[in-house]
Amino acid sequence: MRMSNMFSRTLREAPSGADSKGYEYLLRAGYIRQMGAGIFSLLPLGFRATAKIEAIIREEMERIGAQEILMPVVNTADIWKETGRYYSIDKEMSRFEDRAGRDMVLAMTHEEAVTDLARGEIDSYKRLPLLVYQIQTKWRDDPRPRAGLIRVREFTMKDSYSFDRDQAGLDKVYKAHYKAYFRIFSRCALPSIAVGADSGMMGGKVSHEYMYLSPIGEDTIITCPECGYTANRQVAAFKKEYFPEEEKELKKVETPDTKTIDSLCEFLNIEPRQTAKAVFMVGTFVDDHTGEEHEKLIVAIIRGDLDVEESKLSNAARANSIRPAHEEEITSHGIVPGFGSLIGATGDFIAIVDDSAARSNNLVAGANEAGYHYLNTNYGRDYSGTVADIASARDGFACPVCSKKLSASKGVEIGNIFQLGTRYSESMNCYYQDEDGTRKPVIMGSYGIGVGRLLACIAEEHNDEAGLALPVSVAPYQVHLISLVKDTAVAESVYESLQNAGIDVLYDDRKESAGVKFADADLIGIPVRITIGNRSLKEGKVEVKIRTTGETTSFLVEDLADEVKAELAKLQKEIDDNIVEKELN
RNA sequence: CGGGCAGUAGCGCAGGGGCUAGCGCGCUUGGUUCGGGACCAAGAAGUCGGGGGUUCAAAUCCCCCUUGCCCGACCA
Repeated sequence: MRMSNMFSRTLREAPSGADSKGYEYLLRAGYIRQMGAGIFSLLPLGFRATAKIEAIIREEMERIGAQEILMPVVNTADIWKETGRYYSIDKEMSRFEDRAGRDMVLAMTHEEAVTDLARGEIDSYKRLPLLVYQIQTKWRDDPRPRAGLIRVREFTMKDSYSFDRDQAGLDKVYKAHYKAYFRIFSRCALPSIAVGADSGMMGGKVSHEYMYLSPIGEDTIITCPECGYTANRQVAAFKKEYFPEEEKELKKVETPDTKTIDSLCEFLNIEPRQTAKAVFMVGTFVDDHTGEEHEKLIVAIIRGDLDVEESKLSNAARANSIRPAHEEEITSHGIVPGFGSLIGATGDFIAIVDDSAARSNNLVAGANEAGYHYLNTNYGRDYSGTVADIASARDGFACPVCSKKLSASKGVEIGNIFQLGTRYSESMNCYYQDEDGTRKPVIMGSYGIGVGRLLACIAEEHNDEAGLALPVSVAPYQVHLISLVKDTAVAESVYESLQNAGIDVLYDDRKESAGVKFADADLIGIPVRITIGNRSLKEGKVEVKIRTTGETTSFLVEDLADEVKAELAKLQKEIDDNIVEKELN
């Protein structure tokens, strides 16, 4: 590719709003351009890099026996009504009517579509297992796109779907993905970890998220440096201390102006762990069959030294979503905010009690009367509710496995693998006849990778003050050729010979100063730079510089193609030597 | 959806009732330069996000809308 003919150009200054280095460089180097909130175009450089990533994904998917297909972006709504997700998913999924007034959706994922396909193909155990995947555009109308390509509304996703007879089959294909994903990310030179993830409202499902650890991430990952325990904070467990004591008599005391745990503790001269705080949320519950929604107050009780993890609470309450309650929604249940507890609460609500509170005794709790608290409240005796772990794990808390200190870090979710079970096969009637003649629902799994997000993370990981420094496996070109001499004959012949040698070359043939060409080469971040200049040309040589290391050597023009191939092979070998082969135990 | 900030030339920004709307970079033409974002000269380029209002006069003040960014809610 001749740069004089390239569609995009580089920007000297960062467009406003580019607040991470990776995003800034992708914009400035001309890989991507923004159209609207969370909507981007890939320019030639970005398109080529994306194609490289997709090629790696395809190789690894084929390696585990997946077959590529392509399903429609526009789905008929009826399959989404079958699973109920037409109703349970809110505005994030865009809907429209076709000219005949039929309900249509823009598929934000393809469990419905693929199950619809599968039920037409699968009738016997002899047809199983099966595994398909696609690389396709998804539209999710996220309420808050942000951070460049990290969180967008339209994006390319690799999604695969597995179909098995039994759990053992699912386990096998799940493990195959677990391993393949590590291979994919490491082949892109992106470090990643797999963490236990929020498995949704029905327990028992297994799911892992792949995280690129970085401050630009929006997820919080809890890890144990000692034993290797890792989990998304949404589900992370930790070892709690309990404080059981002999139950004492319930006693109401006056506690003026003590609406917070801090002020209460100060007034009574006690520790937060000696209190039970009440958190009020309203859950939305959707009937999967009728789509009918209703809301209900959720009262969460947790010991005062801990905080509620909302996703844990939502799961424990089996709500589709939760939000903070309004004051009237609390008071209408006989609860006084600031002095609230379950004692004396009336009406219909869901009570969830964290085990920290349930297994500690004589806690101070609100009396549901302004200015009063109870001393010595005890779960079971004074109030009841479903006991669950709804506490948020924090930095420094004890590891649930080895009790050492946990640490919290930020991460970007770059992939996700999920054991679906029979959620879709049952609701969409995707059954097979087993050896014994009985009809059984197909057991499914789904597995996703965000391709654009992957590129964004790679750009975030591989850059310096001058610009991108992409791994050879992902870079849009292998070689960036710069000519600084007036007579272009040498450059033209080098350009041609490198291409003939099968090397992807970006040739800067523009009439620009040396400084501009060097700066743009650094910005674009292609791994090998070749400079043709009078300095070395006098000796019949050209310079080869490695973008990441800055290492510079010069070679005779006639040896160049072979030498460059050797350099590229070296760079590729470094990546290949570091492919992560990790098994799921 | 709540809170905040912003929308002025391709990009980054200044101007904040008054006469011809500026600056840097980029762009065009000519010349000089030629190994780390060169220099000189002459140019081109703007519905000041949109609509309405106030005013003799609006980029500037007021109202409505819209778009983008940041924080939060949210993230199938």
